[in-house]
Amino acid sequence: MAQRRIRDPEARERIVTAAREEVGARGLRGATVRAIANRAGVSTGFVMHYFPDKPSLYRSVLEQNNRLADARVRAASDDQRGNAAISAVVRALLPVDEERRLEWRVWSAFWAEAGKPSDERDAGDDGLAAAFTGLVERLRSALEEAEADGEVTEGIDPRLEAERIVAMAAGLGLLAGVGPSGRLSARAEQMVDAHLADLGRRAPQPAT
Amino acid sequence: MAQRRIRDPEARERIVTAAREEVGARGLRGATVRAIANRAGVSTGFVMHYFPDKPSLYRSVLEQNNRLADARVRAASDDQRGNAAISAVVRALLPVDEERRLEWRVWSAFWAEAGKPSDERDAGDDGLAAAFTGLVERLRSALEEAEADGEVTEGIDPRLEAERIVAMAAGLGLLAGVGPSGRLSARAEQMVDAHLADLGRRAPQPAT
DNA sequence: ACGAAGGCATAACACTTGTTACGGAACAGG
DNA sequence: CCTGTTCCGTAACAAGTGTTATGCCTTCGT
Repeated sequence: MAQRRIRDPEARERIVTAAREEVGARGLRGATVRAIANRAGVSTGFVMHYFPDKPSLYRSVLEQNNRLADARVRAASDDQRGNAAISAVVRALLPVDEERRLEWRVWSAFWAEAGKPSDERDAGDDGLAAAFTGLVERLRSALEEAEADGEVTEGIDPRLEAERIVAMAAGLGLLAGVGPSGRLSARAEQMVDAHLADLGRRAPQPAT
Repeated sequence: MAQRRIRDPEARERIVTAAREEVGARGLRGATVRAIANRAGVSTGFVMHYFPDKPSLYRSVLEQNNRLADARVRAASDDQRGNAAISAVVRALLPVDEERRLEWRVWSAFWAEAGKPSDERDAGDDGLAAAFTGLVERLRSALEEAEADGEVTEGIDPRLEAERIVAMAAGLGLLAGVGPSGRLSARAEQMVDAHLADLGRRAPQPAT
């Protein structure tokens, strides 16, 4: 048997959570097995019984990160369409609370090591790409709905605008936390408002 | 004497460059002293003769990163004003070539470890904050010029729009490199064009 | 030409890393 | 109560880390 059957999946998830918090707090470099085990309140042996090795644990961390973000985005936007869906998606990503800042910190930590020389590619790279292209796709379809509903001008490039919105959110995720703590977080919503307003203003609307 | 006087400042800079490339390629975790020395073509002892310890080397890496980016931004925008200056600044930051992608990767690597528990704050945190607030200030003053010149509407919040532009650039820096390599890079310029066009479209300009 | 000194590579150091091996505790069935 | 199995904490391991120390080799001054 390649891997021992897991007895307590809940404990496994607690370990992944502790590891994710540690990665967010101290980066991949500080997220040592002992630190993770300590944060989870277990022993290092316990951790190694649930994960064959450390890269595998990291993979689970990235998966949990993607899963949590996706769940929040889905919950906020699943029953919306068009501009309302776009707004809901973006707001679900903004680094306005600790959980969302953590998610961006984790993504950034993995991104900082992604794109290594191709002979030592980590599986983390693909996880990142999946998360972001998923977001782009969701926004692109919402933009097409908005276009069909006449909420934005017909001339836009949905994919381009979707990527632009994701970039905006990612940038806010990056910048929140530098400088006086959380100063930018408060303005994040205003920036998104401005961005979405611009989207509506794109059309050379006849001046009523 | 706290520190030996430096004999060859040029060699010192070569070490910092090698360290910066290593951080960008493999992250802070992979940027070991031996790997850095190897990339620079020197011995580990050589490195330790020029830097008292590793955090000090990291500080120099971040400083070089900030300095290179700032120099490029300055060269591109110093003799411009208003919208032209804004466009020049943003274009100087876009991850459209290897050097600029490297800069964003380095910033992200440090950012992933910044904001640690306050009792173990690295000096890297302040370096990041300085770089980004510097960019925001530059863009803010350019926006005020643009406002005075009537290039944008008077109703805008210069600081907010400046931070929004920096966030956009940072997001592009983050997203470039995930997925099929460089796919997003090609679209970065289009996104910036769209963003800047929106800024100009903000005013209810009298239709000539 | 000779001595002194400084700059640098080599190799060792103590420590931390991920991982593994071992032994005992907890619990089940008889 | 005993026995066998499962599960996990402890301690050990080899490899890799940042850092330090030793000694050679160049280089300069006289």
